[in-house]
Amino acid sequence: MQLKKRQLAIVEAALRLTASGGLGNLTVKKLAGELGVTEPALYRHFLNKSEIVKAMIGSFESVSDEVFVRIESEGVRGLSAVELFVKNRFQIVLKKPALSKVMFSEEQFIDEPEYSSLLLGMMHRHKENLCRMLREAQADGTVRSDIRLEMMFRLIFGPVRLLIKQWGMSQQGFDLLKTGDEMWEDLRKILSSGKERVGDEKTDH
Amino acid sequence: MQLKKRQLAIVEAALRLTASGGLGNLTVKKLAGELGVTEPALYRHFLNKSEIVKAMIGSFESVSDEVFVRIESEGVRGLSAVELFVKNRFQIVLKKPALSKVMFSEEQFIDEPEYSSLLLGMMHRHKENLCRMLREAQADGTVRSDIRLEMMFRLIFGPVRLLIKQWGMSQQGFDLLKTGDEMWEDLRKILSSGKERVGDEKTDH
Amino acid sequence: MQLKKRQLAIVEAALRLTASGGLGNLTVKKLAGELGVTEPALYRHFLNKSEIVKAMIGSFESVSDEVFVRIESEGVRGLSAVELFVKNRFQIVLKKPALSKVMFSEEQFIDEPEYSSLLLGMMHRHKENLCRMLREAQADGTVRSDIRLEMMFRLIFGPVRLLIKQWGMSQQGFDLLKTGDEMWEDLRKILSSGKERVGDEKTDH
Amino acid sequence: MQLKKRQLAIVEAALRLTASGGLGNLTVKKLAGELGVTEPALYRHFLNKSEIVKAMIGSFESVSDEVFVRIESEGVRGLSAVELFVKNRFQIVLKKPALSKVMFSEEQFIDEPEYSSLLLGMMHRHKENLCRMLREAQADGTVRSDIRLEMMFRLIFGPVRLLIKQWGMSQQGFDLLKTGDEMWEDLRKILSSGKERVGDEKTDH
DNA sequence: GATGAATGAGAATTCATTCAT
DNA sequence: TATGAATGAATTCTCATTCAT
Repeated sequence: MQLKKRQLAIVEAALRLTASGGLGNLTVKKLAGELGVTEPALYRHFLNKSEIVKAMIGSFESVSDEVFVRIESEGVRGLSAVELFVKNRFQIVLKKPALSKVMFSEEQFIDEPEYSSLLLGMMHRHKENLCRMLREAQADGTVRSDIRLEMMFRLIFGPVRLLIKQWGMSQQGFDLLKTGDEMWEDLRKILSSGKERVGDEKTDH
Repeated sequence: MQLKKRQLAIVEAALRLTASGGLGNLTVKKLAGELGVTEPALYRHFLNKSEIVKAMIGSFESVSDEVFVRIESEGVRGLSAVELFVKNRFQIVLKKPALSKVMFSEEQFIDEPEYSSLLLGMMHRHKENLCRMLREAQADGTVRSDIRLEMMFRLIFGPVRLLIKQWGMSQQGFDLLKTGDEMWEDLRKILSSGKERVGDEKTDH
Repeated sequence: MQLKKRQLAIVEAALRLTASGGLGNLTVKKLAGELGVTEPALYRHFLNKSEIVKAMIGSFESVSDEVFVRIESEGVRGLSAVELFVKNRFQIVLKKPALSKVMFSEEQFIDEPEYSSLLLGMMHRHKENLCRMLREAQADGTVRSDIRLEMMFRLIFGPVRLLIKQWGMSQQGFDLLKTGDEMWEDLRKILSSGKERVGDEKTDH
Repeated sequence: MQLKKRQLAIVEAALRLTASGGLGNLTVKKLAGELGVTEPALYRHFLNKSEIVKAMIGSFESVSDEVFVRIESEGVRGLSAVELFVKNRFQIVLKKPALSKVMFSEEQFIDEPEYSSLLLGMMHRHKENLCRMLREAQADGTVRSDIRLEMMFRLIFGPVRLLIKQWGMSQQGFDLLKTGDEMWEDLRKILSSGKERVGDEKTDH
């Protein structure tokens, strides 16, 4: 169900509030204030606060999915697809900091069963997508084969998440895109198959 | 400031509540109920709720520090020290799940400036310790030198955190210790210096 | 003031809502929902909610009056008229359960002065009509004369109301028409003048 | 569970509010105002508003039961027991008008499933008690045997209820005790067994 | 070391109603 | 004849905290 114009404005305001102060800062009153209306007005557009939060999560999902669509349509495969996905993470965070701050703190939602299933589903889909790409990369020999796919997913996504969190906690204190690129280079080093890597090292000397 | 007996009991109850339902589940009323006393009773032992939360954080810090003390006293160094630290993380999580669930969700605290500085300091100390160990490991040649220390910290700690989070979100659905050991093996593979690794690969064939 | 078609539909929806959940279930929002329109639409047809409630009461009155018109036009008198009235009560309840459930719970309205006078007037007219019939019945000897009219009204109408209430509270758990007929037989027994009754008893032996 | 002193005061205030304006007049705010405290204070004594309402119902039940205890302990039986019960109804109403006004309007509660079962249970117990007494009265010949017990219950209790309701709706406009006594005399007339009644009628002529 | 009673602030939500279109 | 957007007032309830005992 597509969000209407007014609903979109509400979700955006909700994201702003949540980004600056966590879910605890997202109250109907503040949300109404942010939009310059009274509280009951919101209930014309959403059944209740939960629906607003769910819409926030949904909005993150659709932004996230864009990159998969692009990867699909452009026919990118293997390690290049992983690279696209990883770098896209950082771009999303930069383009929609509110959205990102909210979504990379699943813990806030995880205790509310109403939200957690939504989130778990989304995370699972991401993992499936990434694992598929990694399988291709192992098959074509660009990625080492001595690490299981699921673990490899953690080796990639764990650092990505940590970097984003550090960026958020440092009050955007460094260039996320640049450090993200560096991280990708290092990820490629540690994940690439042996032959490639030996070659890489040679040029280092 | 050492916690007295009664304070300890309160902090433990607080950890239990926070573990099952997030910080939002930690209310003075529930805390009192958990302990079988009335709310005002708690104010005999802590100035206010904030102090209780801070004591929670502090209790995590002291548990965390134990491993550093051990590493120091036993004279462990380099990659072995990192290994001890990483595996200790998983052991802590298993031994004190409440504590862990709470502490590996910094986001919950990060929006309250009162808590976030405490946490940031703690995280910074951990990073410093780890980086020191990694520097030693690079120096003695057990760990590759083509990755900067800070990034290497992320490459190690990111996956560790993600694994712990997955374990929590999966309702303890897998053997954390076993998967943790596997993760460490893979971490060693990707971090070890070239020569070693080439050797590893030979044995694989 | 005759209700127009749209007004009638609104009153009927209002009756349905009130029947299933009491006056507390009658909100403008639900009423609009029941009719598939938005709330402001209702204000095209009624000045405010009060007018809708009053129309509900009025609609009960007109249904109630039908039996008096019939009694009048058919020239029925005395105990037979009372019988017609009483049995008509049960028929109304069956035919328009919503209407009945609402109207036999005057308490719901009685605390709102705006409605209570309407209701009191209606109840008073019913009592007057019934007392007139009973007077005729006492005059022609079919009904005992040792009980004052007003009290006799209570002795008849009290049980009738209680039966209807029991039927409603039992979720329509019994055959109201049949039990109503039985009640009328018993009412006739206790109200009939002595001679008749002695005769009745003889046949019992 | 016996009510504590403070709880009793709250229930009494709640009864006052409900008596003057129906359940709709019973809001936590008004209740707090009536007691001269703030709203949250009430939640120290009752879990929620529902519990207060239930306590109201319970308080009516205990007052109601007193008469049964008395009847039992004094060994009253048959029609005399019924008389005691009926007249006690009127006395209760006079002594605790708030309580009565509330309780003789079950409709207000009947739509809330939470309350209705409580009420239905109570009404059922009253009916059982009355029917037992009436059975004794039929057995000893003081009450006519040509009417089934359940119907006889309605013939007695229906008028009693209606009288109480009329008294309430008339703003206590008549002497309930006196009219109640008259009603009982008439009830006795219509319910007494034939022989008695023939005698009564003789004196009428 | 604890309780009973209370509070001010604020939470989410529902209500009947209005107004411009 | 209706809608979309909004509102003021009210609702029940929870929060951390205080204070006298």
